Amino acid sequence: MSSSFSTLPESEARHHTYSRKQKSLGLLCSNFLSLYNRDDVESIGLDDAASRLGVERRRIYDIVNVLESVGVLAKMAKNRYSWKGFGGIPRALEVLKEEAMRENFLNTFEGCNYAKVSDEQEDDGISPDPNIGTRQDKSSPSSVLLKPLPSSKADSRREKSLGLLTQNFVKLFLCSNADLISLDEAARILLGDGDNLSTMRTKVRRLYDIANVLSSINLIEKTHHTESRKPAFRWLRMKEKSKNGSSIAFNQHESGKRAFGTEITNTSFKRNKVVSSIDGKPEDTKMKMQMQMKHEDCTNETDSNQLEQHSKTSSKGFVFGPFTPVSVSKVGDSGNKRVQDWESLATTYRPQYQNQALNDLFTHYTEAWKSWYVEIAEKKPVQQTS
DNA sequence: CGATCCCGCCACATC
DNA sequence: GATGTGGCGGGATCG
Repeated sequence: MSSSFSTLPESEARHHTYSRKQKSLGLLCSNFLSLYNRDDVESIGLDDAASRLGVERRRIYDIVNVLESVGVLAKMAKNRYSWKGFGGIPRALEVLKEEAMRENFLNTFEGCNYAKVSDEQEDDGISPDPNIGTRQDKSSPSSVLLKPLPSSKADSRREKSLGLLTQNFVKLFLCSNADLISLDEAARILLGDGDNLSTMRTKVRRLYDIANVLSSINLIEKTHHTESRKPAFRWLRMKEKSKNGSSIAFNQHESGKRAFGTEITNTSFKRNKVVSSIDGKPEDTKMKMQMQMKHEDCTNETDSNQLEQHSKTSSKGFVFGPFTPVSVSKVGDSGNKRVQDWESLATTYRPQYQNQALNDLFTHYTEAWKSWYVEIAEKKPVQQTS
């Protein structure tokens, strides 16, 4: 079915030097988010997501699993997830923390005997007590000490699942005082003290995956230990002071904007070769991205948090959008604070990527951000529902 | 060279 | 026994 292909042996001329960055889980997750973070989305089909994002199904599972662990999604049925939205996060975190407390999460580790924690899932909080079908009753007197109690080979799977690991990783932040944790530490803690180097490596690999998507959700951020030491991750959110029954509000991720540099579809380059869109489609649909942040975005959430809206228009805080602006560590001084002022930052700071692609991307970013900002600025001067 | 982490084989779960 | 899920780790890339 070829036509104007002639010979295509040329495989190096066009070699768009494969870039891993374009295929990262984090980016993919961002795209996933900008694709489904809408008020009218209630059901997400894995196949649909995979094809629309232009990736293999396998990758969707990765994203979906960790997103589900933090309450953004919920599995409905095979091949189908429901969109809970970011509003679901606070709740999920609460449950997670509570759960951690109950099972003496940290102590189990810091104590003396390192051990793993096995548990159920949070979900809406209604877990059938009757009993699990498993014959082995895994209810230790106080908590789980020592190994994860096999339970059954079936559970063994869940034991190492990305989802569970995600939750434990999060619990680590929720409980510990130190809000800077390196993946090695996390792996060491969530794993046994003594463990095969191999096991460690695998665990860390997984943590990288998790960290990437959590980053794109803006739950955590990558930094370095004070004074550019070892890389570590910081929890981007006040510790939930379980004072009353309410949850802390969310201060981010609102608008249902898309605004990502390129098209939604992840550029598909094979690891080694070049796959020039064999697709029969023109695929110049990239311009279709209407960064219409559209009307309300506070209407949909309908969550029980109220302080959420103000941050919307002011956008003073930090975070916005599902995208993580690559890496813009220092802004002016050594202040390792959060990114404080994206607006000015966008117009002032110029990353200077030596990579043309990234440069373009950044430009897009800036423009997208600007137009978006302007748009809402005049669209809703002060309107805050109230 | 060590840190990062994408890719996709293939085992296990479900339909 | 086909299809959905998703561990797992080799090895390519990044910094």
